[in-house]
Amino acid sequence: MPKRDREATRARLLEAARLRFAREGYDATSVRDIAGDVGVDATLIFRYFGSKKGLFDEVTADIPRDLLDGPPEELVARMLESVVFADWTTYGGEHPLVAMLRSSAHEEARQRIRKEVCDTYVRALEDLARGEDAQLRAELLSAWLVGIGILRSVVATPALAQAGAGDLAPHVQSVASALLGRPMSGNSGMSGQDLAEDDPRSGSEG
Amino acid sequence: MPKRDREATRARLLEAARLRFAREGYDATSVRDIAGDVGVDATLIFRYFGSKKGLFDEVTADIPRDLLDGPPEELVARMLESVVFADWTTYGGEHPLVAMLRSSAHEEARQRIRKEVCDTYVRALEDLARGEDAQLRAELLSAWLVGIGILRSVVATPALAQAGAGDLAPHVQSVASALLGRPMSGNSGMSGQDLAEDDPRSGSEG
Amino acid sequence: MPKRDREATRARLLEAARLRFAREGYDATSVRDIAGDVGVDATLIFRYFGSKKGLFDEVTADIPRDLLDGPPEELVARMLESVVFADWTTYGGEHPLVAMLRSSAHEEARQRIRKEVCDTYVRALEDLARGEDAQLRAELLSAWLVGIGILRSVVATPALAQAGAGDLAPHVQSVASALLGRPMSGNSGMSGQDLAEDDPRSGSEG
Amino acid sequence: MPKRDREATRARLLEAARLRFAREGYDATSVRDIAGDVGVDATLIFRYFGSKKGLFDEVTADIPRDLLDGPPEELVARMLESVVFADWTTYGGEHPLVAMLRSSAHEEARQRIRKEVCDTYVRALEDLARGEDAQLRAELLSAWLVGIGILRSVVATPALAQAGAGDLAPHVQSVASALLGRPMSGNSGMSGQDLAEDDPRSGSEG
DNA sequence: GATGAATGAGCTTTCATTCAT
DNA sequence: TATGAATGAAAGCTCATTCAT
Repeated sequence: MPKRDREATRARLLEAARLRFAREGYDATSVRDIAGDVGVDATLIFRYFGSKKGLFDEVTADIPRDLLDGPPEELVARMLESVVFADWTTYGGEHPLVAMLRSSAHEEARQRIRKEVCDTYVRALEDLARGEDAQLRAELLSAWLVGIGILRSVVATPALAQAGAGDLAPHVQSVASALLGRPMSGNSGMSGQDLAEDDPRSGSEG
Repeated sequence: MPKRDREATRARLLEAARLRFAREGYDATSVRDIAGDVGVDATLIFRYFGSKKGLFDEVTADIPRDLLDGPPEELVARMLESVVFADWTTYGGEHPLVAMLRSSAHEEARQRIRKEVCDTYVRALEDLARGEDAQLRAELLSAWLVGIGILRSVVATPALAQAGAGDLAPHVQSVASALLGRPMSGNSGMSGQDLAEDDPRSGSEG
Repeated sequence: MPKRDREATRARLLEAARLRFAREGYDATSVRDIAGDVGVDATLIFRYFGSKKGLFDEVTADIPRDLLDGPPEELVARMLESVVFADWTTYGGEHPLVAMLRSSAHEEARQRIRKEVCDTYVRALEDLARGEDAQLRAELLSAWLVGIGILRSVVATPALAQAGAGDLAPHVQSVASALLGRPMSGNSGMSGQDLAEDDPRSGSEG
Repeated sequence: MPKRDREATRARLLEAARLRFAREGYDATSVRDIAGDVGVDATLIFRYFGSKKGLFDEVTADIPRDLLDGPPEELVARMLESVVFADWTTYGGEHPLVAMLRSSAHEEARQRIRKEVCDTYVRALEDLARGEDAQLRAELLSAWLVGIGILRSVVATPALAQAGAGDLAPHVQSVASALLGRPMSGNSGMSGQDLAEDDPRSGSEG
């Protein structure tokens, strides 16, 4: 079992690194921690990824982005769900974007975040916006989603931390409609629990 | 400025620490870096602040907050200005709240941020909001301001990074009015540079 | 009150140093500890004693030695009392000789100990011993007294730690008589508490 | 002796630590000193022993004790030999017990010493002693042996430092017999150098 | 290729001590 | 003279990383 083991170990290292980097940030995470989580020697990290930074790069390169699948008028609803309700257990319970801010002292991480925000959020919203300063308004809406994610999980302000989809969706829809200049609707198929009011943070903590 | 001046040295250490912690985060900043910036021996940090954490605590304890001074209907405008236009040179060019997110791997820093956001932003906005879920809407608006600060300075999305007060104010006012359920006006005396369009990040790099 | 204050501070520093050096040894004692005990700035130690070692030297130079006062046949009894029953509170509850062993990594301390043992114990006993190898037997008896002090206070073996004067005196007398080749008697005036059986270590802790 | 040999390096670190701790005491010994003696990086000490204290614990845990092997009536003779004549080169030329007193500022070291003295010396002698206060007399005899070791190697009083086995044995035998209440004989096979008169401290200095 | 022993730079912190005022 | 600000060396320890086997 030589070949498959290598790939399996590599994958487990990535997984452990994803969690550690998300939860504790780049600096506070040591390669020994990651290797220890997997139960292998830290040297493997250098063999497989070259360096700690190489591992970080690989970890932050594969953020899942499937927001564009679905009806455009539900895009904002999908984004909101992604930011606050999706199951980011593998990222320590926070949206990868939010988690990555913890490592934003490093220019590399900043560039990742920038690329992610621009490519995934701003551009998609910009396509929907009408009028003069479409990009600015798309960015303002993106900023809101990011801010909601941060206040919800990092800062954990009381109302947002406990809010369910049904509490947030109306506000988000109306503001999004106003900013984009076109009506935005709720996500009718929101993981089958449209107006769920259970604790959205369940399962995010170890 | 005499050489052997305890208070002066203390103040310079605080200043240097503020900048380093903001720019690079807690972990990536060493006490030698800070002392080196000031040109004194690192030992003084322990004499004056007890420990690195003690210094961090002191640095993050004195975030200026004078948002409540002024007419209530201009509160949001003042907040916006504070987040994106105020001169945060001493914090590396970013709003302290945004900079502190860089150290949010540490629970202590998180608590500082939470306290700051809740005490300074949410509570003030909550007093203005009308209707049922006032706190939630206050938090949503706070989230937006924080998100704007982040996208502008950390992520540096193109449109926001270059936007001037005149570009942002209308959008912010209308959304804020909608969220709070009452009309919010712009800050008529915005530091005398109402429609400034210069690069808001200027002066942040040493 | 300039002159007297200086002398008073000097004396208090000596006293604090005596206690610290005895209890914790030279290395584990810092000049700041000593100065802190007295409540003055550590700089005074260097002004008054030149260096930490200078202070140590002065502290270890003035061990009280009044063993020679009294009848010769009670010399051993006086020595035993000095080693195990005398009130060495100012030395942390141990005989200075025993306490100083804690600093015996330093050649200087060793020389102090050597001088003290030879001058105060061996020489006095040697004058009493009869026969060929008088010095050796005097040293052997000195060794015993030192050993008793160590086992009693440092090692704290159960029986010795709780033994009173009445328990030890007979054994010491008979062995001393045998080793010295002449009868040695008990100390009739032993601080007026000849056969005391109270805890001899009382009052040694702060 | 291969270069990359964990066990060998570990053993050499232990050996160097034993010597340093014995000669200079715990506080005056730095982990860099020890590693330097061996010629390896100080990091290995933490890899192999966890901490400086962990190393100290391991060093002081394995004091050799084979005093009980042999005829009971020669026990005291074996103890004397152990304390003053045995080759303690690996402990800097002093009996481990005596050397450890140098670190007796630390409670841990004290407990080691206490355990060693009680388990190895007092208990064995107590089994031989007859009469009422057997333990006290056993401790008194132990104290003597310890005292002899100290005066001989630490204090280095002239007669004891130069004494050979033949000089000490008679005195020790007679006192031991008196204290224990039974005849104790000399060790007839004392490492084949019964009446050696060479300097017993030879070979102790590096 | 894989294992793990070894490295050296750097960390926070405490030390004895000096020097300016 | 006396106060205390300032210093530099060194402590124990952790880090990412390399190199020998």
